[in-house]
Amino acid sequence: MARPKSEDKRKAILAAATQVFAERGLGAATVAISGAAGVAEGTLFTYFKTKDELVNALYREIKMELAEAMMSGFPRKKSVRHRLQHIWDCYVNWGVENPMQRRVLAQLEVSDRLTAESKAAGAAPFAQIQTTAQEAVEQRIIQELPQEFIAATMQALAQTTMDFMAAKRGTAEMYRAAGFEMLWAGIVRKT
Amino acid sequence: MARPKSEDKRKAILAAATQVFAERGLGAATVAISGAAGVAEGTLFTYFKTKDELVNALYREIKMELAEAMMSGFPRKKSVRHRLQHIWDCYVNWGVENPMQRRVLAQLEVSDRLTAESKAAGAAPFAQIQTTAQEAVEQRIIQELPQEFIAATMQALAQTTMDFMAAKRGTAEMYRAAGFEMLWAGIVRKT
Amino acid sequence: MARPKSEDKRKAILAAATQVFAERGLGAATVAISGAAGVAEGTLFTYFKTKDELVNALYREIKMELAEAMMSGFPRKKSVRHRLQHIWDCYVNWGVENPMQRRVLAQLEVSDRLTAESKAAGAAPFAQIQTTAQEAVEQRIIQELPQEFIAATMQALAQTTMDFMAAKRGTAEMYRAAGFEMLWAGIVRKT
Amino acid sequence: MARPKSEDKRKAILAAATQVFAERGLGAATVAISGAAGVAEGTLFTYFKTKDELVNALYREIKMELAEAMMSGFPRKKSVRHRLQHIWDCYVNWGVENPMQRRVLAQLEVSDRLTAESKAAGAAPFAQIQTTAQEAVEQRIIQELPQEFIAATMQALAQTTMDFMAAKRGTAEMYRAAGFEMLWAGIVRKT
DNA sequence: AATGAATGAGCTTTCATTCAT
DNA sequence: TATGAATGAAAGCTCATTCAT
Repeated sequence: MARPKSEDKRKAILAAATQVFAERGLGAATVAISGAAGVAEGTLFTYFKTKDELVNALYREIKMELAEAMMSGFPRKKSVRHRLQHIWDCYVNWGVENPMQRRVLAQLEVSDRLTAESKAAGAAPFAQIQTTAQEAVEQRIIQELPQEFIAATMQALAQTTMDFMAAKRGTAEMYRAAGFEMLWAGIVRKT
Repeated sequence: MARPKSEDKRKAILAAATQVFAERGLGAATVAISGAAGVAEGTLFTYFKTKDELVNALYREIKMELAEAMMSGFPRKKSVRHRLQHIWDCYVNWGVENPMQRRVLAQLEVSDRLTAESKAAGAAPFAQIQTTAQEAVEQRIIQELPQEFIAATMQALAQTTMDFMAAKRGTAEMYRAAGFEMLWAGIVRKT
Repeated sequence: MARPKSEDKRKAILAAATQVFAERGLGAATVAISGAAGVAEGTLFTYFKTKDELVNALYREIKMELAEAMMSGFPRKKSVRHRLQHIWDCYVNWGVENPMQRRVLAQLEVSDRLTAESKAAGAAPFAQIQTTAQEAVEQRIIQELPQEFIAATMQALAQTTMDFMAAKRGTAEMYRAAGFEMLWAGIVRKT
Repeated sequence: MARPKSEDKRKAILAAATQVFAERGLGAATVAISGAAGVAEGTLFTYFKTKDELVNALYREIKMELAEAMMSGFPRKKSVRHRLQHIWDCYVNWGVENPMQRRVLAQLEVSDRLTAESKAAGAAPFAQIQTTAQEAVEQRIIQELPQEFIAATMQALAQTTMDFMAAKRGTAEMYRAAGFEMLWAGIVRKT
């Protein structure tokens, strides 16, 4: 093989896309991305055949990173509340620490560029949350609501929490805790 | 003035924009909007100087409609819980009944096209919610959290609820109720 | 109507296309054509939605012109030989007088950009030649060969004749006559 | 030289070019050709410095093959008519048996990519036809027309004949004979 | 005010060619 | 020599906006 496709370059393009999309939206020009990545205009297209392919790859990439952040160090043996709190904290911290990724993810999720495959692939790694919720229901700890609804609820509250943590750095900790308390109160079975 | 600008045409353009943006995203061409509105390409620009202006006007328009839907018939005299439930039900019903507007709003909110003024103007009509929350805090009914945080939380939970109501028409009622219970449990003062 | 699409501009674009394609082949850039026509890049596309559409329109245009040149003053009442000679002379003169059109036509005919409709439309106006040939066969003047074959033969000989007339201006007349004699000798019934 | 350029590869590239150009026109990408030839993108350029060089080489190649096909077994001693018929049959058969080459040749001949040298080189091997014609003139068998004109005429008629032979396989023989009769009648001296 | 043709910057993508391996 | 990734100059086409009518 002449020069093998460089994993570094692929990463650089995805990183540049994250930055550029965060700044200018998904409508940003590919040339801005290749420029930010330090490669030629055409090179972007040797790594991603079309802009849509790049966009979908980026989505999966970010989702994977997020999943990793959420699942590492998962306290499998601890109580349901502990486990949920772990997920919550990791998620929320990731969002605050990766504001560009978070912004891009939000845009991707309401855009019409994601394929069904990408959406499925992006959702897959979050199975463990559902497992946790499932167990909690079985142990009659949380209310009998569809797991997906609980997961979606958590998502929504977490996003809101991140917004406030990012906006008010000084009291970030407070919001993280308050958000979780709201979630827990909302889903736990009342006596 | 020979012919005054027609309010009808303005409305038609905004309605067309809603539809077209819902179908194709904010990147849709202005000519698609003028076409759908039944006016000429150039006419769009006599009502809105630029596409950005149209976008911002649409945002305010949708927000106003939503506010109206939420505030009409507001039971000023009833209990905090009742008042909040009224807001919740109206909001959620509006979203389910106006899926295009909801979709466009979601895109607008993560786009980079909204001016600070638009955002402020869009938020203004929701003052009453904050008033309700404010009172509730003073009456020591709900927790001492920043009002905006509670409002944002409600927003987030309502969005999630709408998603599920729209997706599972048969059990829409259940989700509306469950969503509200979660919200209330989350914010009400314990003990 | 604001400004109606100008027939002049359409003509200018087709004329420019003829010139540019003659000089640089069908691969020439659309910007070269719009430039030569004195209109903006985008204007070309308001008159022809795609380059292929332009190419097909140009083909029909040239074929129409050619047909007109060949059919005007057709001596319907005269002998078969006279009528054929009229066709021959007109065709060959047109080719010599319109070298760019001729060159472009040659390229168009071997390109893969022409639609079946264009080919049919381009062939239609030449029906009279076939009628002439048909009659001649019925009168037992020319050999019993498929008319299309005779038409194609005439085409081929005429093209060759044009090449020589164009290359050797001084003896153009001689070639025109000699070419026709070859054609006539080739198709007339012997004995 | 470590590895000498392989004649096989050169041949493979030319064969692939013939096929690809026949299918997609001369505008086809070089990568399609290298792909079809089973070599790397860059390799094509070690055998042909530029695409134009490849195109010109292909032209000469096809012309050479054609000349070979026409000249092999040339009945030098037989009558002028016999010799001409030999040339005719060989030419026409070659065209029918090598449709891709014929199609590419037609495109090459109206393209603007051939250098003057290539055109000259392509014409050279056909000297024998001219010699035959020359002799025929001297023997007062055919008319006193410039040899090149006769050659060009034959070319043109042969092309037309090939078209019909290819299109109507069942009566190919008839067309081959009829075409030759037309040619002969056209050029032979009358009484 | 209304129209839609005109504009040209900007977009994504292709492609001949180069060059590191 | 062979490879195929890298390059960047086009290419065709779109589109927000302007402007003659």
